[in-house]
Amino acid sequence: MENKPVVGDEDKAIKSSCAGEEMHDFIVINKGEHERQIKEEDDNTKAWVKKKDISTAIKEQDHEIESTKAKMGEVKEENERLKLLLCQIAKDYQSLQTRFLQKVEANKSSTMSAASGHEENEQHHHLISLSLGTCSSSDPPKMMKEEKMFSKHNNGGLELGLECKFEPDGSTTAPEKNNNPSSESSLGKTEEEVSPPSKILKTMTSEDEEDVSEPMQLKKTRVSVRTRCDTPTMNDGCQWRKYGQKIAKGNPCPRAYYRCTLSPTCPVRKQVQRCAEDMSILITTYEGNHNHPLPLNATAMASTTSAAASMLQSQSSSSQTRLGTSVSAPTASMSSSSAALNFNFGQNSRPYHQYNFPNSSISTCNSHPTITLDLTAAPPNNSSYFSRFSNAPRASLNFSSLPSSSLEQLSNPQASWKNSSHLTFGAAFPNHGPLAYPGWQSPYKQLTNQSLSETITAATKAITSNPSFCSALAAALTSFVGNGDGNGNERKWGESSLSMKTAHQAVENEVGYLGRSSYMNNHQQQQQNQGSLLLFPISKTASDHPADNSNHIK
DNA sequence: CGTATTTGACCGGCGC
DNA sequence: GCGCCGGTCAAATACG
Repeated sequence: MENKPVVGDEDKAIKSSCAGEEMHDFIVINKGEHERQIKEEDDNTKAWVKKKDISTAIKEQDHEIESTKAKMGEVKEENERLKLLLCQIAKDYQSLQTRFLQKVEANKSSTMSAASGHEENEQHHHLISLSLGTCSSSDPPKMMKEEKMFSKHNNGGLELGLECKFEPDGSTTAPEKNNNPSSESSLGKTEEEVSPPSKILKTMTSEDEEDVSEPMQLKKTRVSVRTRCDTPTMNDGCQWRKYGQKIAKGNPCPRAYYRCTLSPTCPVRKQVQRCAEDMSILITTYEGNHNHPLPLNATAMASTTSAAASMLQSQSSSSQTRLGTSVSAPTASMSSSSAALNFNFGQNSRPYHQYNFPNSSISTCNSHPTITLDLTAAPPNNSSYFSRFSNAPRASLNFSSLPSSSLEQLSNPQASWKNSSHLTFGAAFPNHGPLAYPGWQSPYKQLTNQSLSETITAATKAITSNPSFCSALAAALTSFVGNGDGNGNERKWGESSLSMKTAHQAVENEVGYLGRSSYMNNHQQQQQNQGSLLLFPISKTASDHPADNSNHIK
């Protein structure tokens, strides 16, 4: 202590003050000096303590920086892993695409050789026959264009890719399936093949042209989503037109029937019904696949449901052949909120994968294979549900919600169950600017939004972990990257002709950004949604919010 | 007046 | 064959 000498002076002054009265003034002076010195001492002490605090704080900050650096390193490693996995997926996709194209080429050449001498006419005929039931136009260039479009669609589209890859014997789908303009390929005979002409005429309405060629199984596959929602219907980004309402047996709440109106030929239907046990739960059942570009804000749900349906398809088809795939599915569907699905994949050159859908189930009753995603509650034990993902590819196209900045969201998916505060289905694209709608308040805020967001994220993650999901990824990315301005003015699927390279690049960007984003400041994410994309809409169309069903009981 | 919704009728599948 | 039920159609109605 450097102020010790001052204390010594102080003692001297006090002693001298006892010597005599004439020293009184001096004592007074020394008293003032004494107080000043005490004050100085106090200040010095304070300064010293302050210095010590600062040094301690600096040390703590150093420590934080160190840990932050360590975390950054982990994130980088995670990103690298994700990139590698995506590369692998892309390679798988490319090889399948190549094989598919080779088959198409082989079929074409065989057709051409069989039709020698009438090459051009036969080709036109061939093309026309491909489009039977699709378009009445006989304009050859148009037909060729259409086939090209369909071909591109099939290559880069959502559903066909899924089906092709799911073939358990490793082969791609039969060539005739590729002729099907519908993206939904066949698992067996097409309906045209098995139906008498009269039935074709009857069923092949302008609306259902694509449905007709679908296999019955796929046509009837449904994805049921249970959510807590106060609004009459869940806003999933699509435009729906109500075409019917019924009281279903066993539920006093009416069931409303909607069809997608984004395209007049879209076969997608959805049913909306309140849960009998818990009126706050809305059960939305989707059936079919969209045959048109989707608005950005509709992509997440559509991709999730489509992938879930395709997954269900693949499970049923694969399990039939008993090739390393099994489904453990509770039979109860709607009410089995506590059930979970376990999907085991042992195919497509990947190690054995077991996926677990929390609060989900498969039901095959009523000839409608239905996969139910229960988004009404988080799983009771988060870690237990996702521990099974340890084998799963972590390249999550998880339309992931990123407002939670927790690093764990990447390295530890189950953390996302806990952290997110609102639904975003945020997919991040750094090069696309602020595509999000910062001012938009998600209607899902009314739900137990954590569970909805995170459950879909988790479900999507599980789905995307399936190697076949690459095509769905491509489709989703196409809609993000190449399909217009996000206001519904997208290009057509076929026209966008997703280049795998582009998709791959986009995926790389996304994954890289996911990694970075997860490390970003939480506030940046939530307030600005910087570089992220909210996949649910601001706009509330009338069809998105039809009148309350309960008021229109038949 | 155009579009969306409502609602009774109708149809097909299924079980008895 | 009949009735039940889920699903769809389409005319009537409501709405902006």
